[in-house]
Amino acid sequence: MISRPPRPRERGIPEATVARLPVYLRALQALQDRGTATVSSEDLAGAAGVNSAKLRKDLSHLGSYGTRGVGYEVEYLVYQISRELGLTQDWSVAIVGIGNLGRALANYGGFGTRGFRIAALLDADPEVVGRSVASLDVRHIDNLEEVVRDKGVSIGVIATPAGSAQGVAGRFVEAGVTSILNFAPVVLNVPDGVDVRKVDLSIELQILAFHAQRRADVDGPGAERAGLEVT
Amino acid sequence: MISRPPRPRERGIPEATVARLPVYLRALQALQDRGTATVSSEDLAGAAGVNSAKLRKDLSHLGSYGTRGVGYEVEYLVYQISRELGLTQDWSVAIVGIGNLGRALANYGGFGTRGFRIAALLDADPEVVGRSVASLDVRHIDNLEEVVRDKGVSIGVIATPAGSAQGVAGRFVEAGVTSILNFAPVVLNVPDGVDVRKVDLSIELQILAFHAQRRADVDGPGAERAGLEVT
DNA sequence: CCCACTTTGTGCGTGCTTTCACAAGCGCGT
DNA sequence: ACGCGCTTGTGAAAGCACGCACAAAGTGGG
Repeated sequence: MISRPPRPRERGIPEATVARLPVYLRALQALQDRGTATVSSEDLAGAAGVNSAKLRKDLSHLGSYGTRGVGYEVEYLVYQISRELGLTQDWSVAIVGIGNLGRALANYGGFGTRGFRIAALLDADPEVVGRSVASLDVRHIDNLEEVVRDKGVSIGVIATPAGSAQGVAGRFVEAGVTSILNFAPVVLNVPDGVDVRKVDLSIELQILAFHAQRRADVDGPGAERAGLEVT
Repeated sequence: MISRPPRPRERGIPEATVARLPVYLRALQALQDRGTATVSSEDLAGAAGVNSAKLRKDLSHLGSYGTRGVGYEVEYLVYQISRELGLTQDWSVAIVGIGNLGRALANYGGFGTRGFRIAALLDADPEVVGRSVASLDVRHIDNLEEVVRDKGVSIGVIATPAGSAQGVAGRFVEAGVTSILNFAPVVLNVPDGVDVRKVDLSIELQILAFHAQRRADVDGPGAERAGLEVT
């Protein structure tokens, strides 16, 4: 049992790479819309805003889908990345908290690539329940478990106030949802095996403020415009 | 060839640490509201969802603000982190693109910590211009340069459709804004010295889908839980 | 068929991040 | 004053990530 099959297809794709694949995918789809058939790593890297060596190494984790001397076939690569990301199947998404943000998310029609379908909108406020948002009726949060079961929800989006987020997360988990996208500004506590990703506006702003302050400090008072790389 | 002077030794807080400081700050403020005076690295790390050694190393970059055998004084640490992040001064923010998302951002009142003030809302749609959102009149995008100058805007938030984002970014940069938070699903092209951070819903969803798919694969085909599946 | 040219895939050095493990420091009880 | 228990701050090691630079592999022209 020493012989290795020609293509082991290891599942060990680095996290940093996974985070960039969606960016590549978007760039590729833009090329596809423009009718481009093949693209070099150099050009694609430019469109995605990364170093070309990094892009090639990222893609090499999926397999050898390029042709030396030519580049990558756009359509084929779109398919391979989509498949790797799991976008060839349909993911059913439920959004809890139909405030300003929840509405924005519900109306964010083009979910990047297809692959995601908003199955339900839930809220606790009687004022909001029953209203129609993005062609869906907002249902009461009490129906969460039922909705998850009946609609086969596999991804839960939390857009509630901070105080309600942990409770909603717990109910999602209890109902069997193992992927959660959290917009509430709290650290969610979930059992192992549940994947939580956080999106937090105020954190991003604070990071921007830090860099802005550092620029101001370093450049010295008075020097407004200057070249200092920050990423 | 660019010579590399050994400069960044002075204020060299690692990027990874900066990204976590806002999380610590929020946890500390929660403790403060609950009247807690001091906290150990173990407890604070728990509240922030990180390893305690990492937390201590992160804080050590700011200075020695803890007391061995006791922990950290909450109030003092809140101040130190706030100062480091630049939240002790006021940052003036302009939001461009008052669609669903822009409205959500404008109404997101408690900007984490104080430190940020929404100075203006801008949009290109005559239908939206003139309306009042979050106690501010939406102004036409043509006034961008004037608004940046008069209100001292230092952070620009882009919540427009993808097609308009690059143009808005260019105008922000031209007007002297060097910090941009981009919600549009495109890679922005900006000169050196301008700091762009991106928040992208569909990318986060795709990363979740990847992990969910991998879990399903590993658990074995057929071990899929009830519901869904469009094979 | 061969050669010049293009572009991929990757070995390797470098630097950043995380984690462990423990000495040093501080408060408290005796 | 002294020692004990607790907690910080930090060397050192291990693990990742990035980007250079180049061999390998393919294309096309003569």
